[in-house]
Amino acid sequence: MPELPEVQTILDAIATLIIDQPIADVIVGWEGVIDRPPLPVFLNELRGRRVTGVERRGKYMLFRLDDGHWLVMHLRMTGRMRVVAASEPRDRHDHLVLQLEDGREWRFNDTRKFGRAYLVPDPADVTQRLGPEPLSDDFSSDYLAAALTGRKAPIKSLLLDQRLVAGIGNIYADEALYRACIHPLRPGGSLDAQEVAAVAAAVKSVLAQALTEMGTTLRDYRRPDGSVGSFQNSLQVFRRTGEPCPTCGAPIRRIIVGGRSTHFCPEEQRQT
DNA sequence: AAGAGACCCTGGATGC
DNA sequence: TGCATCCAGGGTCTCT
Repeated sequence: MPELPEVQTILDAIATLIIDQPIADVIVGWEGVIDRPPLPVFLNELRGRRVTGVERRGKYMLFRLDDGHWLVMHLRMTGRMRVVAASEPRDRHDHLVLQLEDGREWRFNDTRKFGRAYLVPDPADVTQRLGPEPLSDDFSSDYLAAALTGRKAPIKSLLLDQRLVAGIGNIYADEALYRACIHPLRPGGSLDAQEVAAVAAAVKSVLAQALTEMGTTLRDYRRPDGSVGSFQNSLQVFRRTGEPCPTCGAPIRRIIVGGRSTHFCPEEQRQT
């Protein structure tokens, strides 16, 4: 569920709550949440450590530990993070609980069990294959043009390919293509230089705005303090099927692209 | 190699 | 009300 703006917002909020707090103990409610290393090693290596810094790469959260290793986490669709008093009752979907020395608990909750935790010497062990950060200068019109050359897959699907660019999910792919006036089914390689530039700029603008609005809350996403984001109020096409396009009034259409729900304006985003 | 589809899960919304 | 079906903001794997 969370995309780049949501992950960054959660990370910013959680950082101040956990940095430099020793992890007294670790409780795993569902073993599948640990991707690597094997559970006993994971527990042994994490106990007694403390987080010294946080970073984000695509939709991955990176927690640097005081022994130089990294706790890497991905929230996937329904993952949530909170830091609460240990006395607060646990939820059945609290799969990973890090008990902090001061009596609080850092809890990872995930209804659909897609989220994962990794404990690795180098975060690149997990994030190696990710493409550039969309808000960095590495994600330029030139980069995108080269990456799209010869590609026949729909531009929508390519924006969701984390190897091409890291951090975009279904919401912001649809919103960016709307801003760029590009039909989601256009083959990536069919975009001319001007259209590629429009897509790159739209990706950056929609993500930057969503960051300032602390993300989009449709259902599951919450900031660690329980509050919601506000970008859902700025959505122009996503989940607005049948509603009028903000620009021309034509009804927003919903189609399936690459197995994902896709929303666009048939007038502003022409197929040809 | 690129692209399409299956799969991993649970629960809320919708339809009959 | 009860039950079935569909749907979900992600990523990885397999097959072609």
